Amino acid sequence: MTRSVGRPRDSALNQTIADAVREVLAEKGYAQLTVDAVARRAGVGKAAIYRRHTTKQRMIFASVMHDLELAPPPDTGSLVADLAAVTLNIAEILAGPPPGVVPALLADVHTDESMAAAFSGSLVKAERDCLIEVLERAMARGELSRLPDLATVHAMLLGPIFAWLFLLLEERERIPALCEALAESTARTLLAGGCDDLRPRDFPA
Amino acid sequence: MTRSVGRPRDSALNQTIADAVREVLAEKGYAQLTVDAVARRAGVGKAAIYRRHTTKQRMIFASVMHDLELAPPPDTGSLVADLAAVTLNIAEILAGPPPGVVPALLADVHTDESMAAAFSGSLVKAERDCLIEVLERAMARGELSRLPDLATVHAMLLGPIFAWLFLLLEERERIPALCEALAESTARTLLAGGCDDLRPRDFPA
Amino acid sequence: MTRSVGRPRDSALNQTIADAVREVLAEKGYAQLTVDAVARRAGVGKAAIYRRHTTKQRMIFASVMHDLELAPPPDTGSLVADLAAVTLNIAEILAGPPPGVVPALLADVHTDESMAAAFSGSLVKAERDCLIEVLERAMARGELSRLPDLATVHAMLLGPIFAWLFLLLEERERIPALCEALAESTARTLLAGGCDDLRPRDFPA
Amino acid sequence: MTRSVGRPRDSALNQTIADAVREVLAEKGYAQLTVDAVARRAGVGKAAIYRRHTTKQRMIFASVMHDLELAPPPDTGSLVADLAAVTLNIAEILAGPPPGVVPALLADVHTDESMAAAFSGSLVKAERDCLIEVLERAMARGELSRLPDLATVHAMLLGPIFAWLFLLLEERERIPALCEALAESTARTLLAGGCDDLRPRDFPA
DNA sequence: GGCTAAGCGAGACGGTACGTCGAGTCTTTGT
DNA sequence: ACAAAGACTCGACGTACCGTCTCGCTTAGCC
Repeated sequence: MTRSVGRPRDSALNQTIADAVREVLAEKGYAQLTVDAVARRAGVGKAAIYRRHTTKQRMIFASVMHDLELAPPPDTGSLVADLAAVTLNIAEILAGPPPGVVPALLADVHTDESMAAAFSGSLVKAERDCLIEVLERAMARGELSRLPDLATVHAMLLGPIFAWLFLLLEERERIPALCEALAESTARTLLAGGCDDLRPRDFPA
Repeated sequence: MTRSVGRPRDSALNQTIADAVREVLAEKGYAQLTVDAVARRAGVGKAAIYRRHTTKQRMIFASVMHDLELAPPPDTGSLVADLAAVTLNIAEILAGPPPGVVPALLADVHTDESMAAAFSGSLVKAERDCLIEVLERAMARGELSRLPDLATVHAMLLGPIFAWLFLLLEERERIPALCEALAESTARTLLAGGCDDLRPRDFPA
Repeated sequence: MTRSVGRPRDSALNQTIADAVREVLAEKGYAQLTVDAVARRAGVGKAAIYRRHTTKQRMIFASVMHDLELAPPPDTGSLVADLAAVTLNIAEILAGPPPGVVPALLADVHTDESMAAAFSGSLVKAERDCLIEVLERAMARGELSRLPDLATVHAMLLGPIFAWLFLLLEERERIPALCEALAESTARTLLAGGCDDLRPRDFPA
Repeated sequence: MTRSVGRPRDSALNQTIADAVREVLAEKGYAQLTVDAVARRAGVGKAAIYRRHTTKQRMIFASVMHDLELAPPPDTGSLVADLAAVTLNIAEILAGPPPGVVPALLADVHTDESMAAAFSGSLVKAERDCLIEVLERAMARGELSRLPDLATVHAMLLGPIFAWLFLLLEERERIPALCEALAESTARTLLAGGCDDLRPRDFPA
């Protein structure tokens, strides 16, 4: 139980810091961001930052994630349109941060156990929940007869967007069309009964 | 034309250094890799490293990329099987390096212009060439009537694999089955005439 | 006037660092002294050192000079005895540091403008002040009728000691006798009215 | 016995290198002199340098010493004038090299055993030989009755010049006058029977 | 209304790695 | 075998950042 004595933390600083992080990120990029720069920009001591975030990486992670919200998928009445909406939503989140930030955060997630947990528990889970909602609607509607493997569907929608933005470095203007194409392709596969559970097999390395 | 005067660079060192990088990467991981450790391990001075690689990041990039080879896709006689083979190939490359290395390299690619160029020019291009080969075979065979948008197909195959491994952190054992599912889904879409060129549209951020 | 904001420099570190420098100097010698070794020995980060000293050379200079004190010359009642005391004092300072350190510092003084200034302003000036004191006493006593050229007297006392120790590499045990001989010789010259101001003349190079 | 097979060393290179050293020394100063710079300036490979000099320090030492010659003291007919001539000679040698070079060489002499030997054996010995010559002449002439302690006389003449130039940083134009003053003072002391052998005594540090 | 504990900005602290540079050695190709 | 050119190993340099700690100070909350 935390005693509530002494001066309480200035809760406005959380926002001030997060803003400063995003500003520095936008101006200098992830690699050039230093904690001192953030502190200077926020007009804050480093101690105030480290009181709130144990490492620089988590500070950035928290600041970027801060008000990412996956809007609840609107019921459009058809699986394919619902999927397109969810996919576009995901695309907007991925495309939001300044260039290079998303890949850098992903790298951090892979070095810090607990960031991985937070990542899986928040963003990934939120996306999956949206998918579940959409798929269950389709079952209620009778479009689908049973729930497909969620990870597979998730990968089929999220993956290509990520690849488009960060691996293939293709034009962002074609993202909306890509989302629709993905929704169509995925819906077709689902309606054809695809995306059953994937059987584990031997995979090297 | 550079005159060949003075002692030539010891070309064996390129390999020695690349090996040392991969060893340290495997033992310590990307974040703990230091240039000094690589030099020590390779039995090489730091100068020899910096004569070949201008930054630590490029050294790692070059060393990991060094002998990645995308085997030419075997002609299986059907589009879906060819696609599955190519996809599995890509999956093996992505799954090859020690944990955390691929995301970290991707982050670096996004901070260094010239690494981005090298990345697009080598790995991405090699993958795309495989795809072209496979798709042209399908056209020759009469399975396809025209060449679909390559970036879209590429994204639809590569993306989900990447997502599975590095975003969703799902089990590697199910990768082979995933590759097949992706091949099936993509082939179905292609055969249905999907994956036309994507029309650019307005996309925020 | 500097506002006193932020954590103040730990003034004990000045001494800690100076001690470490002198220890390393004594153990390894000037040429083998590294800043890392000093930092390690002092249990201090390199930054703390470079915050106080802009170069390794100045660090050593400051550390060796740190508490060199030229004792005020005792009034013995005679010029020759006073001079002998001052000269012995100087000899002790020159003979104090570990072998090789004094010549190395002298070399540094000649490559760094500001070290030269500090050198002239502290050690040289202190010696000269002692001389002035002694000579004025002699005038008060009536031994001397006017003040001789200080630089000349200084050179005639300090120079032979330096030469003995660092140019001729003669035995240190004969230094006390040398000091007395120098005092006698110099006093004799002064009492004979020597050491007037030296007239500038053409001198090559 | 050295076998005389293969191409003989280009003996002109010795001079070329020495010249290059002195040029670089004059332009950049001792601290900024690098072996590469000397090689570049001489139009010579580094190997050619290291074949002739085992270390950078000895290369500089040898190059600066190269054609220093202590002119044989002219017999002026009086001890004081002879001493003045010798002293001026020494002063010219000390004042010859570019600023900072003499102290730096002295520092090197104190780090390298064999440079110390060479230094004592050549320059110091040559000076002392001059002194002996001059003093023996004075004895032959009847000015002196016995030979004084050479080290002491040497120190009393050489030391103040060195101090003037490198410790007190006084004007070079007054050096000639200083030499005369030193000659007078020393001669007076010698004629008064001073500069007997100095008795060893306890000296701290 | 004072006491007290924790907050605050500022900036110094111990560490660790970076990328550079120089010394002295070795390896090419030519002569 | 020596020459020029330049790559090699080694190791120190001075810089930059991280995450922590210490100043002097402000600011709630509880007596």
